[in-house]
Amino acid sequence: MATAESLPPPWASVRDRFRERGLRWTPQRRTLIEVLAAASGHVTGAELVERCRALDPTTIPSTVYRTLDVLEELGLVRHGHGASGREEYHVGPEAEHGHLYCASCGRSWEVSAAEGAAIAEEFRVAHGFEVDLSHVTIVGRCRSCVHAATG
Amino acid sequence: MATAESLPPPWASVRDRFRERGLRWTPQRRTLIEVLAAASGHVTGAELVERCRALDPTTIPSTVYRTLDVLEELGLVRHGHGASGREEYHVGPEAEHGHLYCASCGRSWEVSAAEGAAIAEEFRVAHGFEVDLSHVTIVGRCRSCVHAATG
DNA sequence: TTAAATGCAAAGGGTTTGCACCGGA
DNA sequence: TCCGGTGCAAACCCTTTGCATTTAA
Repeated sequence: MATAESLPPPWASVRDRFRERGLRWTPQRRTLIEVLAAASGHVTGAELVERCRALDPTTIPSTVYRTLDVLEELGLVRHGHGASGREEYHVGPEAEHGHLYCASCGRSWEVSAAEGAAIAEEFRVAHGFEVDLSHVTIVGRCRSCVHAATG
Repeated sequence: MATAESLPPPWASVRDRFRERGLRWTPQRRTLIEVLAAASGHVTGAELVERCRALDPTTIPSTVYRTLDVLEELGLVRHGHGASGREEYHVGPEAEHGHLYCASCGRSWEVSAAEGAAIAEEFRVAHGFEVDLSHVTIVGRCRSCVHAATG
């Protein structure tokens, strides 16, 4: 099991960020941070609960959700809507990005800030609309699923 | 109250499409169709239930959801994820379109198929990804909310 | 010591299901 | 008549909340 020190940034410093604010570093929070550090992209709250339970079967959902709230205040995770229509958390801070979600295989990919910028620009010009890329999920079918369907 | 005949297409013919399939035309379904015919863009299931109840206070949620399932099989509505993260139905068939959702005021706008095509093309080229525009919701802030914030 | 967190249980909102009864075709 | 639909109630899933108890600092 990873020690706090072995976690990748920004997670390695989370413990200190908690303590700076007078928040406490508990085993339950440690577990969630480990899960988040290992998570890529985005996960639903329920998935996080499950993964925490894999590490610590005594995990209680409300504790996980409460810690997620705290982490969001600290700017370490953000939540938005996912392709499934369920609340989804994505880990951060990291480059702002959107998501590409394949409705066929369920996998997803990131849309980089650079790539998103081109799209955002179109909406800014056409509608005066400021896109929040981190809340954007583009649904469709990925290359391999398209191939599989046509091949 | 609108008669089936006075409904705008494609709703005017729904009754017949039901009967062709051996499905039944009931007062409850009539109510939902009226609501859908008056709805623009997209609505959540719960909203549809509410609106049906406005027309007919005896409306039962399960009946509404079951009829929505049938309508989806007929291709008359589709459901996807909304900005709120809740299931959302949009009425159809109509020009395929996506949505622009203002996180600040909650209003939303359509992204036309033409406009969406430009974006879809970018993803096709960059990722071989086929965008399903009707499932796309772009979150951000609309012109007036941006103005309000800066002014 | 003491305020922050936890565990637990219960509520909550939206959606789905099982089943007996009803009613369109 | 007969099968599709309805009403109702209960179940469901995920998430939130209240509160007494525990625990990090």
